[in-house]
Amino acid sequence: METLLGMTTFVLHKVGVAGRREIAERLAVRPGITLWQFAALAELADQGPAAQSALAGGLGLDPSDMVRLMDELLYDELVSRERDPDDRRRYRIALTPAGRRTFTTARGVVQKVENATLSPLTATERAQLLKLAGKVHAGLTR
Amino acid sequence: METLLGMTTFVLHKVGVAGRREIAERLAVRPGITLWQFAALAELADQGPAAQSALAGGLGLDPSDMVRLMDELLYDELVSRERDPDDRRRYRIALTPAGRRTFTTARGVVQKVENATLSPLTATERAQLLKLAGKVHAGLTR
DNA sequence: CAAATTAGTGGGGAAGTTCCAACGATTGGT
DNA sequence: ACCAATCGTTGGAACTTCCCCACTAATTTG
Repeated sequence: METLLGMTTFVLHKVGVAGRREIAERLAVRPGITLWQFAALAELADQGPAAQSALAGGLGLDPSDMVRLMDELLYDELVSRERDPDDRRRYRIALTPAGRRTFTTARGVVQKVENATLSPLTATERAQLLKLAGKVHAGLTR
Repeated sequence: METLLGMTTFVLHKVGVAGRREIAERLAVRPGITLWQFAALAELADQGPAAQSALAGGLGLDPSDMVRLMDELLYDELVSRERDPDDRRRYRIALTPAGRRTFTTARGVVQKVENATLSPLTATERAQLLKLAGKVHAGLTR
């Protein structure tokens, strides 16, 4: 594995996938949501109510997939959906109280898993890793 | 994205997937191989000839999938396949000269892409990132 | 020798992700 | 009033990942 382990992208991908998987499994158990549902709730918690297309754009999700994601969240009553009075093509998606609670729970679960997976690192190193990965991520969009 | 960008796993996964994707596209063009083919060639280049099961184990690939991967590499004559005299159940998979050349080319392509994706980082930071990600990766297997 | 184990094969399938093409409803520009 | 663009929606194709079962050949174990 020397060659592969010397390639940053390979290691990053492996760690990322493993972490994502672990988190997805935990989230499925505890608040009973998927990763995409969590991501959508997080965006709504950050930005407040938004249109579906805005959420899809922010998350890099196809609009058609966002529809199905919203269907799920609506069914579980984690978000509410109203027509935007200013532009009746758009929806105004907002967190319900239950959605906010679910998000808070989920965020705790994610943090817990992350603490576990990052346990080989000191607090300083964790901050470093996030900072470096963040820099690379920022460079991606261009 | 504040919440999501504050989660190391999320950023790592995003960067990893983007990098992997980019690399896969380039490898498909230039030496004309897939990521899994590259990984197998890399393992063979590192370790020398090996049995399929050993390769499958090392790469975390299902044995039955490894068969199909070997079929491809054999068809392109990048590896050779002989029965192991010591245990005739096993194959002895080895790089052909063409396989070695292809691997060298591919490794160059990967390095080039990585230099591009890691361009926001200084050399020191790149080393840091690889080291930290490596630590986390080492902790995963347990 | 008989039984259990291991290496490779072939087949297949479930689940998830990504992407696209087409459509109705609504809006903004001209 | 008309045309182009946008938002949400439906349906589905293509692809990857991961995994399981049954089977042969060869080896090791009891």
